[in-house]
Amino acid sequence: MARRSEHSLEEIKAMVLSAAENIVAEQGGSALTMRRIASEVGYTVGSIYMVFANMADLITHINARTLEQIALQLDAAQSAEPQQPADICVEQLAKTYLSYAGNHYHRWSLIFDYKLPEDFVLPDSYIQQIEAIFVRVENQFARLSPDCADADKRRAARALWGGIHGICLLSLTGKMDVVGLDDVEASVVLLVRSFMRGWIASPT
Amino acid sequence: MARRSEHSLEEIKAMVLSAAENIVAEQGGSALTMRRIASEVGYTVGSIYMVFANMADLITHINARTLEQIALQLDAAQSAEPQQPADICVEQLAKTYLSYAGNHYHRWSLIFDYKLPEDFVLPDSYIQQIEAIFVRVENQFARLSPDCADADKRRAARALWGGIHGICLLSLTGKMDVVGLDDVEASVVLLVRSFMRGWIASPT
DNA sequence: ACCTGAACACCGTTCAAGT
DNA sequence: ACCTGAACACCGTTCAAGT
Repeated sequence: MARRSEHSLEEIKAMVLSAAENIVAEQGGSALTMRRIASEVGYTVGSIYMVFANMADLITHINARTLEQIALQLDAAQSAEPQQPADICVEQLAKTYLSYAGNHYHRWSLIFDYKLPEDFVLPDSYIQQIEAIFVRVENQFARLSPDCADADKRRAARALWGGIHGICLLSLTGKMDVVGLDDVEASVVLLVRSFMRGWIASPT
Repeated sequence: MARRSEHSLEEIKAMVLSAAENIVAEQGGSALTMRRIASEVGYTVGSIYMVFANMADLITHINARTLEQIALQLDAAQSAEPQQPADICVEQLAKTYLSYAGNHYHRWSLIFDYKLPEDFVLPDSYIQQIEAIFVRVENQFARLSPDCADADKRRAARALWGGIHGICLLSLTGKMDVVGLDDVEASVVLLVRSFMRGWIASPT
C-alpha cells in the first residue's frame, strides 16, 4: 500500500472532479459522497483530501464549471441570433437559462442545494462568474435606456433575473404545479415581457 | 425502562414538534437531528418514531405550520389597509412575504432546503396551503382584469410570485450581492410594479 | 512524498427486549 | 401498549503508519 505514483496529483484531482460530476449528473447531489467518489476513481477516501480541502471545496469547483457552462450557453444563444432588440435578448437569456436548468437539472441544483459551511469563503473568481451572468442582463437594460442611472440598471437586472431564477426553481422542483416544460417557458416569457414593458414605461 | 406513560402520544407529538421548531428557529435546519430532538424532549430516538413516520414527515408538519403562519401574515397585512387597488395589494403581499422570510429565515428556508425522498407524497392539505397562497395573488389579477381568461390569471400570478420568491431567495442567501434588507425590498417592489404595469398594458 | 486503513464523531432508522 | 438501547448501514474528516 501507499506510494503508488500511478497518477500525478493533477491527474487525481481531474479524475476526482470528473467522477464527482458524473455522480451528480446521474444521481443528483445527495448521491455525492466521498466514499463513492473514492471507489469510482480507485483510491481511498483519504486520497481525495490530498487534492481537495473538503466536500465544500470540491462542490465549489463543480459549481464553478457549471457557471462556466451556463455562461457559454448564454453567449452561444446570443450570437446565434445577433442584433435583436434588447427585450428579445433578455427573453433569450432567460429561455437559455431555463433550458440549461431543465437539461442539467442535477448540476444546476447543486449550486443552490449544497449548503456551504458558515465560514467558507467563495473564491473571487466564483463571485465574478455570478456577477458576469448578471452583467449580461444589465447590458441589455443599458441598451434599452442609456440615460438611466447605473444603480437602477443593476437593480432592474437583479430583480428580473432573480425572478426568472425563482420561476425556474419553483417549477422544476414541482412546488408550483405547472404542467410541463412548455408551461414553465411561457411563465418565464410572461415575466420577462411584462417586466420589460413596464420598466420601459417608467424605469424607476 | 419502558412504559413510562408520563405523556400521551398526542402530548409527545406536540413536544417533539415544538422542540423541532425551536431547534430550526435557533440553529437552522441542518441542526435538526432526531437525536437532538430526543434529548430535548427527554425521550429516546425510537420514541419519535411512535409519533412521526420519519424525518420527512416531521419536517412536513413543521413546514405546514410555517405555511399557515405565512398565510396569516398575508391576511393580516391585507386587512390592515383594506380597499387598496390591486397592484398595491400585490405589492403588499410581496413585502409581507419578504418580511416573513427575513424575520423567520430558518423556518422559511426549511420549506425549500429539505429534500423530501423521491417517493414521499405530500398530504393534500399541504398542497392546498401552497395553492392558497397563489390564490391570493390570482384574486388581485382577477380584480384588475376580470375579462381575462382564468388560465392567464393563474399564469400571471405564478410567474410573478415565483419571481418574488426568487428575489427573496437569492438575496437572503447572499447569492445576489444586494447590500441590505432595504435593497431587497426595493427589488421586490420594482419587480411587482414593473410586471403589473406591463401586464395591464397587455395581459397576454 | 504518496497513500492506506482504521478510527472518530456523527447521522436516520429499525426492532428485539423489557415492563 | 409504551419505551428503551443497541444495532445497522451509512456519513465527512483526520492521521498514524507503511512504502
